[in-house]
Amino acid sequence: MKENAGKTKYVVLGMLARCPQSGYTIKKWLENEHSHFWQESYGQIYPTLKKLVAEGFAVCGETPQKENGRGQILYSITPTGRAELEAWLREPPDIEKLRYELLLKISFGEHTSPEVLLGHLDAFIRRNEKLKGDMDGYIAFFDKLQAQGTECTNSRLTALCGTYLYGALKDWAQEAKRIISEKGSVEP
Amino acid sequence: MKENAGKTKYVVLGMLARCPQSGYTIKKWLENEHSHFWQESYGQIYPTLKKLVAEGFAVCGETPQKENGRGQILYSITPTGRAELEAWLREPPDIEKLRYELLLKISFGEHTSPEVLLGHLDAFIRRNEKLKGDMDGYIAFFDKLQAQGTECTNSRLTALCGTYLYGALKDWAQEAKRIISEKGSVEP
DNA sequence: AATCTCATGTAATGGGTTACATGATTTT
DNA sequence: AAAATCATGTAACCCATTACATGAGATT
Repeated sequence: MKENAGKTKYVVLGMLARCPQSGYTIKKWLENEHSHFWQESYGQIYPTLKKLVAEGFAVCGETPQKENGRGQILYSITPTGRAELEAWLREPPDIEKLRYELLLKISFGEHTSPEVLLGHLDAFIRRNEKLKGDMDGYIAFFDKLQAQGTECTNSRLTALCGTYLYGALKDWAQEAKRIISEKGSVEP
Repeated sequence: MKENAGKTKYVVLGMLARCPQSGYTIKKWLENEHSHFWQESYGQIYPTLKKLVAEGFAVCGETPQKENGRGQILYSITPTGRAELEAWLREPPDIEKLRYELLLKISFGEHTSPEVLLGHLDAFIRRNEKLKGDMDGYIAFFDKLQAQGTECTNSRLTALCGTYLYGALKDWAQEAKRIISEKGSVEP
């Protein structure tokens, strides 16, 4: 059993539940669709795949298909793997611990100049604007897919969370800039 | 030098820059004012304090003051420590990597029932409502302090970020519930 | 008397990133 | 021919939490 406390196991299982694939494609999918709320490195994914096989949650069939692709190791989820995934899905998710370095710097802002803080906030606004734009793009894309009959409500929901989240962070940062600027202009 | 890449060092320096204090009080302050965007354990704080002294960024004066409190080791920041803090404040903050387990579960939601997802979202809404309430309370408190002449703009800004963030997450979760419910009621 | 909070610390463990190593195939 | 991408993997390291150990003073 070993009490594999990390979540990598379930991310990989979830990916394999969609379709049989390789560690490489799992990473690529995470980088695209999930990178804004989850990320894994190869150093986690490949060992996890081997563990899943050892535990009977997945099986691997080596398919060096010469037709169009290169040799890659395809993993598939097993019925017990599916049961394991479903059990995890039913459990309440962990509360997330955030670590916003920007907020730390704001919090200790009395030890630097307002200009420094405003600069950090500018970069933060730009990043969150871009991220929100990305999310809006994803949503439009999923709406198109949906119109074509492809079910993708759940993926769309995660993108929607992104628009709410990044939009709010951007709005906050803009208000924070205003507050800091006003405070600075009052004093000599 | 040792390239102490973690942020604990700067959190501790920032705390000591406010006033000389002990590892214990640093932890307590973090738990109160900063817990929503930062957290440290004793296992990090105490060794960091010793490292800071070894590097000349802090000094410790043992003060087993018998008057009202128990013996605690007070640390103070040095001028070089202050310079180190200020240099860090000037650098652009790291981009934060989020890991929202809830979004993973939503994303893999096709492998469980809508009721499970709705339950997770309910808990999420309740938690974020509470957090937003806490933040609103902090803001009111800081406004009162400000009215009494105590400067606390920066602390207020971090709480304000909390209201934006938790408010947005709550709003998203409510919309997500609606979308999931509607989808479920369309099908047989 | 027992228990709670104050207060400081260390060791074990775990989770994750980064750097490194390798080699095939495709694109420029 | 060189560079980029595909593809798999390992080892070292770093960061952080948890559990453990200790003991004094305050509270019930």
